[in-house]
Amino acid sequence: MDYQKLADMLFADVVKTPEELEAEFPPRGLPEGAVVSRMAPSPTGFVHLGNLVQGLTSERMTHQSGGVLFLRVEDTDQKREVAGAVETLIEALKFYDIRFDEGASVQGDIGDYGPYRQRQRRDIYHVYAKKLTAEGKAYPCFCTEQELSDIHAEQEKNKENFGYYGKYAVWRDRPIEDIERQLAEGKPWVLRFRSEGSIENKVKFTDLIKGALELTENDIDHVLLKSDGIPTYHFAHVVDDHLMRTTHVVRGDEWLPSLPFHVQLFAALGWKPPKYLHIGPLMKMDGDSKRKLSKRKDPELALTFYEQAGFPVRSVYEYLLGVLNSNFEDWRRANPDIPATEFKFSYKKMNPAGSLFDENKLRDVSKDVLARMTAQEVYALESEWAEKYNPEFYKVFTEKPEYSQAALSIGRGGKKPRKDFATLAEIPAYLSFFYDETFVPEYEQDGFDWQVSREDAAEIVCEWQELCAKDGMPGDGDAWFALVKQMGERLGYCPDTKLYRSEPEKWKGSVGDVSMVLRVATCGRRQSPDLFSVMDIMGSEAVMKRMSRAGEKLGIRN
RNA sequence: GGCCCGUUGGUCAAGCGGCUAAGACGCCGCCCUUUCACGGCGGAAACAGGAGUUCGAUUCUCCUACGGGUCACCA
Repeated sequence: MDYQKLADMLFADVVKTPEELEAEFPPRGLPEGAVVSRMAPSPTGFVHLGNLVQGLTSERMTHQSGGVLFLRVEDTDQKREVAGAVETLIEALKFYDIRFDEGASVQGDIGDYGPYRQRQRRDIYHVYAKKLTAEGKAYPCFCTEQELSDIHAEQEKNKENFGYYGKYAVWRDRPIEDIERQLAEGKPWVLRFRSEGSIENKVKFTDLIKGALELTENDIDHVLLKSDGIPTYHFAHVVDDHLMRTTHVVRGDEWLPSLPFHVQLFAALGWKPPKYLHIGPLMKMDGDSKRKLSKRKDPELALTFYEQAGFPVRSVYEYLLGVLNSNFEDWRRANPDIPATEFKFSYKKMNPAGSLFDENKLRDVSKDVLARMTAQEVYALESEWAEKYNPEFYKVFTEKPEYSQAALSIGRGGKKPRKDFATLAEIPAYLSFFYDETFVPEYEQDGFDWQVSREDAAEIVCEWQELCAKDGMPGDGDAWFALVKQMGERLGYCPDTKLYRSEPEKWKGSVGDVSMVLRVATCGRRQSPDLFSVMDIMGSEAVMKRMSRAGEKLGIRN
């Protein structure tokens, strides 16, 4: 067989040579140890947690080592492509703070190793397809879909391994005349790899996460180029990651079975394969068993799910970082205030098994993240979120920014900040009493428990109104609380909780009861952050209005 | 079915031949406290099973079970 002739026949339009491409995309000349990696998603319009896990790992490894992170769009499957998906993808990744040094972007490609969209790299793949063909390492196959499924059926019947190999590889050694005839008739063809492997042999391989691996050699003549001339993932991966000088490939471990083929392809092209990190899948609990998160069934796999649920980017980021490197949690506790990027990420800490996605943990991490932010930061995030998902709240929340920020600042800062909410979606309810528009007093519901009798509650409200009307409300917390105690004592409430507990029969109640009545009257509910701060921020006029409203409900007429 | 990966408390996980087998989330109890949230202290809770190797196995080997993945002109 004259392979060179076959190559010229199949790839008449190829003009470049492998040598020229090598020169065009030379080694990057980065310092020793610098990692070059990439995210290589396919534009299906669905960005998920798996993408992010992989992206985060690549991002940390590259940027921590002074290397390069690039984005390559794997758009080789025209059938599955969704319009605008590339933009969606890029936006989502940007939203999650994955910054690329080069690659595809909304404005077009950036960088010297492009194009970064595989469909545009067709000519490059063909150079190597031609080379492989000329060397007898690849050949055209004219099997129809029907023929292939017949082969599969027969293999199933005979309990043989599936695939195009051995006697089933019917075009592997056809005379060139047969090929010419098919070509002349305009029959569609694919280019297949001529595998010299055998399932009798094992290949040893070291994965950076999984460790030492012993895999069975590949004996299948896999498709390199599809009938439309576009490469399959396998071929594109090998060519691109070589030419783009990728040093580390991070991907899901569903790729492990095709690793022997990839290694084989690198060898066939005379290239050194990159290092691989195969990440275990993210799982979820389904009844009693774990299973991989599925795009179809699990909305929580989509990144948009977390955005909508109001989890800040940093929460998802830190949660994931903790899953990938469990020592991150300890580090974070020791360093509560420095950016997560200062943490020293190591692939060595990554678990070879899959992880169960733990929403409880995410919430916990998120509470911490939110508690460490300044009121201004939370305000900004909340505005952004509410504008999109809770327009009504957005309106009142942003009407008086300083007011809302003051409300958010209660109990913030210091060693033990409050942790009142895990998501931005919980803030409207948490702050509802700060705005008349969203204030819904629980005491207006039947059977509400004021903790004291309604008469006593009325008395407290009344008294407080009079006091404040006369002297105004105290301007600092201690004075305020002293006043509450003093007033309570006059009404028969013990100013000291401990004392009250030791001899409860001597008092009507304790200062806690007095505060509770004022709290309910002001906030409409029994839980609130520090009451003085709330009143102080709301202002005495607003507080007096709340007192009147509660008073009315309690049967006071003024 | 073939091939491959995995298996430490409910969950996430340290561990890498000798430990009373960390820590975190969740749960329970106590303390702090004008409510709640926070915080502090304490508790219940694990090496899938069986053979080896070894003076000694959570750690190494094999088998079994279970879970997961993969066997496309999808990635």
